[in-house]
Amino acid sequence: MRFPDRTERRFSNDTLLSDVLAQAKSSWKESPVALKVNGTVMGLGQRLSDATAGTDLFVIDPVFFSSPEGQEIYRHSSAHIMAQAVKELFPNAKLAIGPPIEDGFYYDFDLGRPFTPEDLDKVERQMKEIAAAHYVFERKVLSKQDAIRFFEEKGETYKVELIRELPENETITVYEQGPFTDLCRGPHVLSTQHVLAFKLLTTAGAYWRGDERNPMLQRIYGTSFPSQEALDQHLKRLEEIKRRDHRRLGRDLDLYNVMDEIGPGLVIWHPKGALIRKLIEDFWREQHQRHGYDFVYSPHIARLDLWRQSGHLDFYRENMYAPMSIEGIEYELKPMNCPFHIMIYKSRLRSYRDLPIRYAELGTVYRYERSGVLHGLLRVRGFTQDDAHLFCRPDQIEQEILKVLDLTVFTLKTFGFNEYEIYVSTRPEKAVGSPENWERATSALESALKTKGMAYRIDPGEGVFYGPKIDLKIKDVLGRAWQCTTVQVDFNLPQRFKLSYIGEDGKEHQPIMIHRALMGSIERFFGVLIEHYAGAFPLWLAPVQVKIMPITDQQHGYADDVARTLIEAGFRVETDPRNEKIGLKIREAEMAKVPYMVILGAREAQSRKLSVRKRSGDNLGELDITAFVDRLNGEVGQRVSS
RNA sequence: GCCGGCGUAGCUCAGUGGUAGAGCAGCUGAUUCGUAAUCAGCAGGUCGGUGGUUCAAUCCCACUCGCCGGCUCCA
Repeated sequence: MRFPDRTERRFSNDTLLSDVLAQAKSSWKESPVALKVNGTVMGLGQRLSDATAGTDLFVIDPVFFSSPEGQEIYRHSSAHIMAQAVKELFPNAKLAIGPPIEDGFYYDFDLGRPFTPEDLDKVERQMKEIAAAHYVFERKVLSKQDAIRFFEEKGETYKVELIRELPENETITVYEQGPFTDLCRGPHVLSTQHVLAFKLLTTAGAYWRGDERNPMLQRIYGTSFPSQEALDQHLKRLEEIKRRDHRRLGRDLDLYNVMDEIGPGLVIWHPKGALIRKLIEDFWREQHQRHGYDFVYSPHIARLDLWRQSGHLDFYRENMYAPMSIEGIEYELKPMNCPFHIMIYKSRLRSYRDLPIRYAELGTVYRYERSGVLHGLLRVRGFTQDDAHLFCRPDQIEQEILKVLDLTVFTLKTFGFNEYEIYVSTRPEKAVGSPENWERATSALESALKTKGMAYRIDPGEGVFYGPKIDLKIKDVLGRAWQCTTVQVDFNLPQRFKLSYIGEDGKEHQPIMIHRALMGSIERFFGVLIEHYAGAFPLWLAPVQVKIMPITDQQHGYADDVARTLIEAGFRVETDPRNEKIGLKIREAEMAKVPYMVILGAREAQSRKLSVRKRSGDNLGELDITAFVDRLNGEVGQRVSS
């Protein structure tokens, strides 16, 4: 056995890994939750003999909670403890599945009734007893037949279903912890007492295997950490997420609203939100103009025939609203902008010299979303895409993708997003277009990403039926990922609409079409932005940039002068002339997250200076108005967050 | 859409089978004040909607609309 410090020792085959670990001289800060033996993660309760044979030398590496693998094991063991607790309290509950997830774990039970908050408390108390009982997680190997018989006897029908679907030659393992046994691949922590701090968070209904035709199970979500401090920290983060919720901030800051009277998933933008949107859109237009896009506009409805020709009626119907009849002709609210842009392309004969053609539109679309999935600004029924369609020759795909990536990165960076997860989705089973075309387009996407040095993952078979795509999820300050950017190659529409251009050879060729949205939808992007900035928008986006606060009405004249100067210099300024204490004015400006507060008392009026305070609480002291204007201009120019 | 929870003043929330309350916000007045809440008064609600049970419903029941947490799907 070779230890991480490269020392070697001999052990007999039946030695427990926990005993091996005890021999390892370590300077580790945390104790390992498991060990990697020749690269395979194993529980500390396993024996050396369980490790892959064929070698005499076993190289071990510790697996800590701080690694993704360590967390999975730890949370998985936590889920088992919860399952044991539930079975002890509710013997009739049937077990379904209980995996670790990001930040925690869940377990699904068939209980016949939902869990109540009181149930959760009880389960949590029971878990504490189980943890204190120090049950060792014991791994047992069973034959498929034995495993089925075992769980059938216990009435665990879901487990039986799972086992039946395992391949015949699969090694089936169960883990025993005291009186409780669960089907499980493992590995686990050594014993129940190694799960030190946990909390059950919420309950929810969940379908067996995520299929709505299956029975609805009761799911309990929980999380666990190796220390109370780490758990508390995580709970604090959950509070922070709540505090940043764009639905709360949207109301508090008076940015937007969704109202019953108007309809679910339909957003009204209040003046302050609308102003931010305008600034975002101004920026978007400026950048697209620079990058060679042509702006177009299209109507919100079109004849049903158009959607029939585009294939949306066949492939996208479930997201479309019912058609309306106008003078005997059926019209349909648009779920996408592409057919319109295509019709612009088709309006005249195109030459290879014209390509690429890039049509961009902030196009508002309407999609039917099931009522249960709507969520603030992040999931709505009417939204505006920062849409564009690129028509190019096959040999131009990669170069166009590169340009799109450049624009994407610049755009996202401008809004403070520097980290993303990138996915390339490949050909699904049901797809149009030849395998060669798919291959070529997919490799163009990958090659563009490689050129940019952007790390990506392949999402096999997750492409849209009409072509492969790049999806980009942005990570906000709390590390949460949001799907916004999408770049999709389309072989389908050019064919359906018989798009063509005249090539160098004088013959007709079919252009490739690329759909792309950088922010995705303005609504969603705005929602993400609100949470990202916690409502404290950087100066260039702040609806009110400067609040002027005279201390008494003696300074109103001077306050008006300052306001006029700042407004003329191009800033969004409000004055608070109320006969209120300065403390209240500051408090309200703080809560409105106004970046700069200018406090004007007798001193400033006398010296013709400004006393400037930032919303961070930093007091900048007395400034000349010109110095202040310079400062504001610099900050707006950099578009950074202050 | 499905499962569960919730819906009381603009917001946050309390409350009861006998017809409703607080804080903040709003309005009015007083206070002229130096870096996150001055004081007082006033006003504000067909208790989401419809129907039922009851002498009586905001409360109990049914249906319905919406919101929240999930499932699923996606910009």
